Amino acid sequence: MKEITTQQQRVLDCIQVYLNKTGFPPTRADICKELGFKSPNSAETHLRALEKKGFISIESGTSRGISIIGSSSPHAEIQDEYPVIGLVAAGSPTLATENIENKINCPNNFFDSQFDYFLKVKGLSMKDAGIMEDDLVAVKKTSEIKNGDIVIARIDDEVTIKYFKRKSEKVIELEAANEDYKNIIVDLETEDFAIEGKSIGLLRKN
Amino acid sequence: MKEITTQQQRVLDCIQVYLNKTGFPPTRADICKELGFKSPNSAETHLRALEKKGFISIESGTSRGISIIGSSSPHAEIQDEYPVIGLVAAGSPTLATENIENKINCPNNFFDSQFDYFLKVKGLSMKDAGIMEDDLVAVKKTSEIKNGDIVIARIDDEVTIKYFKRKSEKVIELEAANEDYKNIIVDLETEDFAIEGKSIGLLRKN
DNA sequence: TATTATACTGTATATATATTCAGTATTTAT
DNA sequence: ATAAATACTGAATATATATACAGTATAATA
Repeated sequence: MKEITTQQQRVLDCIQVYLNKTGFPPTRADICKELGFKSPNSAETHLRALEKKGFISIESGTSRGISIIGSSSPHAEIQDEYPVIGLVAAGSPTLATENIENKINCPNNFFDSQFDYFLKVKGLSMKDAGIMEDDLVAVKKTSEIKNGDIVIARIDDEVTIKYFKRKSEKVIELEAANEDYKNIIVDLETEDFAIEGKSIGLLRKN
Repeated sequence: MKEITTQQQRVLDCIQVYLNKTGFPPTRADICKELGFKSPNSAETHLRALEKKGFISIESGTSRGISIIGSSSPHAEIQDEYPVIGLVAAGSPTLATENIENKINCPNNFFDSQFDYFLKVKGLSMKDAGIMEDDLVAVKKTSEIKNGDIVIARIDDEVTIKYFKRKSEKVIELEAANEDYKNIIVDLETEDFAIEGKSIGLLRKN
């Protein structure tokens, strides 16, 4: 990709803006109108320069046959809305109300794995794992869990985020990443336990 | 949005496929060719029906003036490519080579503030701030820094990420968030010091 | 010094394209 | 039972559009 001149950049931006606004590329005349050129050939020569430099491709003999190379329009990643769900109380695990605080747009291949929602973390029980208060943990709903995974687990009505450690067939330990917090031992025979999902990524806004 | 017939759905799909493939909408003739119609009026009537039902909009008198309503193309959040820049060595600060490890697509309003690149963190000097090895810190190039901001600072050729603390007119302390790391005192009169930017967010993939 | 790239205006034109009109036929509402 | 919507063919046409040609001028390159 060679260097671009300021005027060529203006033309390129104009195409992108036009595309965003209308959904289809501009004609030579449209570009002239937008940038104040008085001859369609002004647009034409800039387009040819942009094509030569590899910024756009022009389909010959085709009206509006301009496409921006490397643009997000074709081959675009699919962008999805992911809900942000709040973990209500701090420290010791509490109920995860399924009330959606808000939504975040993000490409669906953003993390290395697909996920289902963001969990807004309360408390510092996973501090040593780099998960701080108000961090958004990308949660994938799954029951495929390995030892050492960071899981979102539910015991009765309380939801918590912890390291997963299988102690035996019927006993699971939920390990905090903070000395100040106690680990939780879960007896699968006597307690109502479920894995809500596991952490596959993290997002922090500040 | 009214119900759509199978043929109308085929036309709608055809438009979307054509858009994905070429970057611009099809003509009536293109649709005919794709779906086997022998008259451009076949495409025309289907387009009018789709317009009436609200699936597309047609710009009158405009070649290829078709846009799919509710599609991700217009009104979509602008998605940009952000480079990932590696902080080379661990622990004590080292040179931030401007070699781009890869690029990440993400909406440009993803974090609360605009930013310029992702910095891939090496070492654990900001561990207590929840910044772990290989985390991607969203960096905004700016010199507007307040005490307590997490900054990317350069001293001579070494780049580091630390808390910013102004000690006096000519002295700045760069504070690590890890007991095992020493703070750095910078004398602005004798040292070559610059703020590369500040952290406005964080992304972790695992 | 000549050449190439950039940056325009202005005119002209072949053709790409939307769009109307005239039909035919089937299915779905009223 | 009549109208309206669907689903087409086929032809005609005004115009939207790409694109070539003829100039002018400046800056960068060889």
